[in-house]
Amino acid sequence: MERVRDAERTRAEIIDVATSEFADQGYAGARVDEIAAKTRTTKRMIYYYFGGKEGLYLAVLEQAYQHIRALEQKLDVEHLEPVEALRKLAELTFDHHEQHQDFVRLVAIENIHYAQHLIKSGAREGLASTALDVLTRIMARGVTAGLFRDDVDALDVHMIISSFCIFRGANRYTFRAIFDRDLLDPASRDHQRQMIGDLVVAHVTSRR
Amino acid sequence: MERVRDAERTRAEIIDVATSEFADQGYAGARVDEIAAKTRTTKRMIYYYFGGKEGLYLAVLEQAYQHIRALEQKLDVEHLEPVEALRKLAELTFDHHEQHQDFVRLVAIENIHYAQHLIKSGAREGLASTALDVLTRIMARGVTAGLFRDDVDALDVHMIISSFCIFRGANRYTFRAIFDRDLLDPASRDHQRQMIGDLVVAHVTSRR
DNA sequence: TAACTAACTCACCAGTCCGTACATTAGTCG
DNA sequence: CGACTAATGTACGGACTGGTGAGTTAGTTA
Repeated sequence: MERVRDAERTRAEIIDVATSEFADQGYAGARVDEIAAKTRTTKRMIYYYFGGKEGLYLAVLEQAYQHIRALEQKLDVEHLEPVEALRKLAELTFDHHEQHQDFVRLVAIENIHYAQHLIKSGAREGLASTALDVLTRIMARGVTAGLFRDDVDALDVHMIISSFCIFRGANRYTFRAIFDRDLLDPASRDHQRQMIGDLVVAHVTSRR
Repeated sequence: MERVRDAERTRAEIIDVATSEFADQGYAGARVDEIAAKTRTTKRMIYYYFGGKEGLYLAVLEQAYQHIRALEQKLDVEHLEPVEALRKLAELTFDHHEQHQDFVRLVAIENIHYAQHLIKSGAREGLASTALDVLTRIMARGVTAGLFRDDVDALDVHMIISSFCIFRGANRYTFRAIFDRDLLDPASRDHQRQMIGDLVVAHVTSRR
């Protein structure tokens, strides 16, 4: 049955369009009128459902973070040995960030705004543990097996992976402008994917 | 002699104020009126000297890039052995980015805008060679001395260093919101500085 | 089917913001 | 000094932009 009026669908469509617009133009650069024009509904509905521009942006941010949290939660690497598990985790982040440029850009935008919306929204709750749990367990197993150094902080390893995977998307354009190399070029994808794995494995297994 | 009218000083003051404002608020978020109010001159002067908001932003960007290029050019590591030279280079980038958060934020903002201004401006000319020359020479020496792998791309190494050093500043706020750790906390500074050095050295010296 | 509410449309406003026309003054040079 | 030009200040316009008031229609329920 073709519902003419469908609150859920309307809401979802607004958020989807807004995600592209905010990711594309930034918070201040995005236009409420433009977002409305790209939906099948009107600007008034944005104010009806989200209260205003900021409320809409918050909803966009929450959905984006909720998505990555869901992905992380279903990663299962307990059956792999530590080195392979660590590599797998790095590659999951690599693949996710590559496929979700909207997310990468929203994170960059949110940082420009000092993460003030993320702090307000409560979207960040539970993110820390979800992201770090798997990593912490892998590293504990690696240390116990005598494969990994015992003085490496899991959060440091997370930062190494994140910085590399975020950078490819977030700094793609200035990098290309300066070095004439597209960091997201499919031709160098496998090479880079291998590299981030090598990098973290080398880091946690290195001898001092 | 106290010149009441001083074109150079006025110009420079406008650029300095604009640098903070653009870095702080982003391109769309920054306000021409606000920039003018924070200088000792008026908005009219911005249009007199820079033509408009975009021209001013371009000037800001060019000055920021010019600054880092100057720094890179005077780095001298030829007298150090390869491993130490590489570490030194990583630490130079680390220190520069840490001390120039305006630059790091401008790069992030420029990427949000697909580097369209950087491409237009010609500020990027010469940047590639300046940044890569030193690194390429270090790596060649390392390979010749049998210390480094011979299949590592200098640009890949540059990317590893950049991503790490940029991330600390550019993603500081979301990282803190989620993990409750300030990446620029002076207490963890030396540890992280050591880490990026270890990371690249391990990468170029690792055995396959 | 009549009453009710959620979902939606339309027209409009008030404030913001980039940009400019025009007037004026400081410094320079013959 | 007097004419000229670079530098600067004032006041304002007009388009844009986030937000809203008031009314309308679809679907639901008693």
